[in-house]
Amino acid sequence: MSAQGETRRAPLDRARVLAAAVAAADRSGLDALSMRSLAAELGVVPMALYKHVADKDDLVGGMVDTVIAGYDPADAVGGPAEVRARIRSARAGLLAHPWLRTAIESRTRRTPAVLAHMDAVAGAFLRGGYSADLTHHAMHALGHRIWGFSPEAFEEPPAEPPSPAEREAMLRTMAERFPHITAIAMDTAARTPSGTCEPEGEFDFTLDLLLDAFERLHAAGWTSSA
Amino acid sequence: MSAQGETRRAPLDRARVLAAAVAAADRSGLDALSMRSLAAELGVVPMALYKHVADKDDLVGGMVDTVIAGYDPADAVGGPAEVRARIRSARAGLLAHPWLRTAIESRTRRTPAVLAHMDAVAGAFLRGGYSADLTHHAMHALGHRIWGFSPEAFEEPPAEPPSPAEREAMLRTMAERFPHITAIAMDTAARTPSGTCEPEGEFDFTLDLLLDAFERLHAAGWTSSA
DNA sequence: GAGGCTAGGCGTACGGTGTACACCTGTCAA
DNA sequence: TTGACAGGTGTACACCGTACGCCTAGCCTC
Repeated sequence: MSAQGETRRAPLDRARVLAAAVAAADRSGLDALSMRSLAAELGVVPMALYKHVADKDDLVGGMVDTVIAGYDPADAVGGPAEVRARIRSARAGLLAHPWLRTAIESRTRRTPAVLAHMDAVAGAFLRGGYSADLTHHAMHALGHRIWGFSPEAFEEPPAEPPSPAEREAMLRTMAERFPHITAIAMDTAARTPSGTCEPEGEFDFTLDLLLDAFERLHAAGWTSSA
Repeated sequence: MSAQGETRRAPLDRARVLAAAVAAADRSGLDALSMRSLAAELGVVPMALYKHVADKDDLVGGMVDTVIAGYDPADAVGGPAEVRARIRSARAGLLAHPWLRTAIESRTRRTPAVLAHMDAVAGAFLRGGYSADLTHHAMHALGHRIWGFSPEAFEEPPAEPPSPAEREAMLRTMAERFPHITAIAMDTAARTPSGTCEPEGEFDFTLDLLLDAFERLHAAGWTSSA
């Protein structure tokens, strides 16, 4: 009564575990992802996961790896255009998986897909004729942006709007104690349609700014020894 | 027998708690900092901390705030020079407190010192004659670099060196599967004195690159609507 | 002085976490 | 037939953040 009784669950493997973890994190965030909850979701006891994953760190590393491995393979045209394409692909991944930023930030091991993405971006610069020296510096300058990051520290979660009176008071003290950022915020509020920051616009702006700067250095025959 | 017997510990206050937490994190890292360990260090029961701190998140937020509040007050000369000075001060803080990067990345509330630092950097741009529009974009482009960050995801911890044979094998497979980053690594190894990346050099390079780019936009009368 | 308020510290307890370790069971190769 | 072994189980441990109630010393007011 083994093969026919209750339909026997196909045995787990690493890929299934990682896929389930990604799905769970997509639904409820990385904090809510525990070995126990993941195991429950897979209809398995927590310790069973450890047959497929060394520990939780390995699990998260694997999740990051699988997502990154799914990035679009861009045409190897070389130069800024290819870099842009690859980075935009990374950014799409980041937007699709809100937990990915935190997960990447905590990574310390370079898994194959991570190395592959870095290699692809570096390759784009090199194929575009950039020197190894300049490419190296460009990669550092792009920094986390090669993973599609935009800076999100100190982003306040959406709060329920305060009463008009409170809002007025807060605005006044802000203007008094932090006049410059208040001025900037007022400026954007007045000038842009949405009235707030537009992350995608800012991301593209910065990416273009950097790629332009690289192009200029490349054209000038820049070397780091200068 | 109250005032004279055993020397009565001065009552805790928020500042003392935060200072002790910063010291503990400096010594043993943020992961090792638990309410229990911190309480023990202060000679107090864990729950006593909650009279001075709302919860652990508030504790970490307070730690970040106190460190940032200690940044050098730069001369308000305005322009890129002041921006550079303020960012270098932030970077010094980051180098002095290894846990600070992680702590900042996880913050979601803008405490006063955080707002003050952001305001100071924005003020430097504005005093330098930059428009609110450009300043806003520049702040976004600097991103986490205004906190002195350099990108550190996927930085491998120092491992004990592998045997020459292993090293040889690893290097070959790296060169085969990830030729571009391998080429870059070899190039740096050959060209630089240390043979590895120099974080401070890279940080300064990028900062200068960005500040230069901003100056160019400023000189050209850039606006975001263009 | 007497009474009460309150800030600060204590003790206990709960539900959660990651994971070490020993065990069982089905499958397949020798 | 027998053994190894991959995969799943169950129990247990140490640790975490923190809710809740209590106790005590100092101070303010009457």
